Amino acid sequence: MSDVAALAGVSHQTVSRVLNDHPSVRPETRSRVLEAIATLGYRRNLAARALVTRRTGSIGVVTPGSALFGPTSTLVALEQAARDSGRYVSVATLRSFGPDEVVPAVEHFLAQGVDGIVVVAPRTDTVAALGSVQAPVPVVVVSSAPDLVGAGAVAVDQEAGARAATEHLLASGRRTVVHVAGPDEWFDARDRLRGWRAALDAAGVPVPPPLPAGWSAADGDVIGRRLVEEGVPDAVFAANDQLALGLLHAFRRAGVRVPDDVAVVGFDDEPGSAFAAPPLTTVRQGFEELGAHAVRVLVDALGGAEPTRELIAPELVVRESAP
Amino acid sequence: MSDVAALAGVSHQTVSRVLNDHPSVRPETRSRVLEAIATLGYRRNLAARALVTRRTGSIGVVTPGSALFGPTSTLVALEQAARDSGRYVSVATLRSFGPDEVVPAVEHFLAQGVDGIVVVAPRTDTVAALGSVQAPVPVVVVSSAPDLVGAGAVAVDQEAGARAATEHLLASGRRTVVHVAGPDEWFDARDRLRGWRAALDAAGVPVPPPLPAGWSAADGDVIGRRLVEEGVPDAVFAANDQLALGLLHAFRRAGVRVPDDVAVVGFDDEPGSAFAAPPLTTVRQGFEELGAHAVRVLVDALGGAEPTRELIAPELVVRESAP
DNA sequence: CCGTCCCATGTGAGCGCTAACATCGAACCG
DNA sequence: CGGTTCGATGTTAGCGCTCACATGGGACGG
Repeated sequence: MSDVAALAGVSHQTVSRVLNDHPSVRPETRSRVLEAIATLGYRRNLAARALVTRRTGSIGVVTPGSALFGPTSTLVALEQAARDSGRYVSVATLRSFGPDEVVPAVEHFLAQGVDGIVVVAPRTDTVAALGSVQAPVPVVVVSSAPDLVGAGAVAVDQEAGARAATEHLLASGRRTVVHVAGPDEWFDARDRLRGWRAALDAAGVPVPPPLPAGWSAADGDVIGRRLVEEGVPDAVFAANDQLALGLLHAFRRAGVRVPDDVAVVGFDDEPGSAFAAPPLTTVRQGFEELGAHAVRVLVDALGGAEPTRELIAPELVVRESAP
Repeated sequence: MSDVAALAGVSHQTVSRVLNDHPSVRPETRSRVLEAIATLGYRRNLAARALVTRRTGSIGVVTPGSALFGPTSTLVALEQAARDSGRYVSVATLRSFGPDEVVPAVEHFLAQGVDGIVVVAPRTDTVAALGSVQAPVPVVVVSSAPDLVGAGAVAVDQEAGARAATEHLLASGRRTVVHVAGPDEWFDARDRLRGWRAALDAAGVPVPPPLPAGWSAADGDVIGRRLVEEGVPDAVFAANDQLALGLLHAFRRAGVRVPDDVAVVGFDDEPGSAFAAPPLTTVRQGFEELGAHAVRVLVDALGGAEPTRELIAPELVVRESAP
């Protein structure tokens, strides 16, 4: 920086002012400094800047380390929203979900001096781990955890989505709806299950036992085969599109017609779902909106606002698998 | 840090030594310092550390800002590989691919003092943009760009994958193979096209004109309808799984049987592809390996080694759509 | 015409850390 | 038993930047 100052014939402080868009620099001086910067290929040292300003202009994101559609979509959306607010993103992905991975990741971000932290915590244990960290910066959790203390929270309203899906199936004349549930440690899975149950209850329909599964199409296939053996129900609401794809596969194999014999609804609206056989009725989550909200809550908290909780409404997308 | 030193009754330098695992600290002193750190909840300031060491222990990743399967899988793999090497990752996603987005992103990372940069550059224009930045740290490009100067490069051998797919179709008795090509600005699309052509040439089979498309299932559907109208070929090799799903959809609609009337092969092996109708023969790319290689090349370059180029072999996964 | 204000710029200090060197005492060796 | 070595610790300086304050000169008002 002093090199730039010398070349431009000003003090280092004036260079700093140019870099930070301080108003009281003569235009002529400013352009002289900018020229010197370009000539020397100077790049400011953000570490030194962070040291004195105590702000890095970056936010830390902790997210599950799988290539699952939901988390990765959220990550991309978060990054874009953060950059729209002039911030960069540091990422830590998790192989496990407990404190042993979450805590060090958060600690690192705090040591790094991030302005705030977003934790994509789809599982209960991740949120539990979060309780043991004392963070001097705002923390926003992307998750519908019911018991977050002092942290902001943003989530898609999984329960509403599941309710809409179930109601749609009932409204189209199906007598009952079987639910293929995601892993119980995932909030999303629990909430979808709850929404499904609520819709059945509200309609006065008996609630069949939910069928527990993972998130994969292979799991859906296994459940589908079992259903074929034990008797295919009127309608199935799968906790995500992958499970639904597995179900469709098993039904197709067995000659069970969708939607004639059984209607199938998924959750996520993955890219390929519109072209499944048959095209899948599903629930679309607004990941972009989710990321934008999370960053906005974080930035507001940075500005002194109380961290809030926000719920985003998902959207039912009706296709042939459940018209 | 001085608070910790005072509480432990040592100098700040001893605290620093404990933090950096310096050998010559008495175990008793070390534990006293660690206790003081725990008591005070002290976290070291990495900005200050970076200022003097001139290393941040982080690497910058520039990657396309879409939720496409390939780039996001690569991103996750990169992050995990980086963390296995003790580094954290900063991310910048790109909405466009030209210099106007790439250059500022790289400049930011350099200002931030990253130890190295990985650019996931699936498109030609991104690599071109890279030429205009002078980086004082190692840069690794994840891309099969033919003309990278001074940068390391890591890629999956798209051409070999495409060749394997095409050869498989020919070996199963198909007379020719039509290619639904990805966008021409993408290296992957070009390389897959080249591999397809090479396989046909090698077999002495006439090369039908490739059918240009995007990457989406909707595009595949459109092309599929056109093929149905104009005459369905023996076999189709689609540039990715989404396109293949669209093709399957169009064929199914038209009563064209897969694989009896036409065999279909995709590329990527996305999670749902094994449960498509029919299950999709495709080419699996090793994204984890890709990420691990990229980080290894970067770390080697950090250690003074010449940046190298590495090519990863993909794997043909045979399923029912092209047995 | 002088005091006041404000705009443009400069000066000095210090953010929290590590590298380099200084110091001190104990162990070791001939 | 003195010199040497080395392990354990302390002292000092400075990384590159911004903040707070100082300075100086023109515009403006009475």
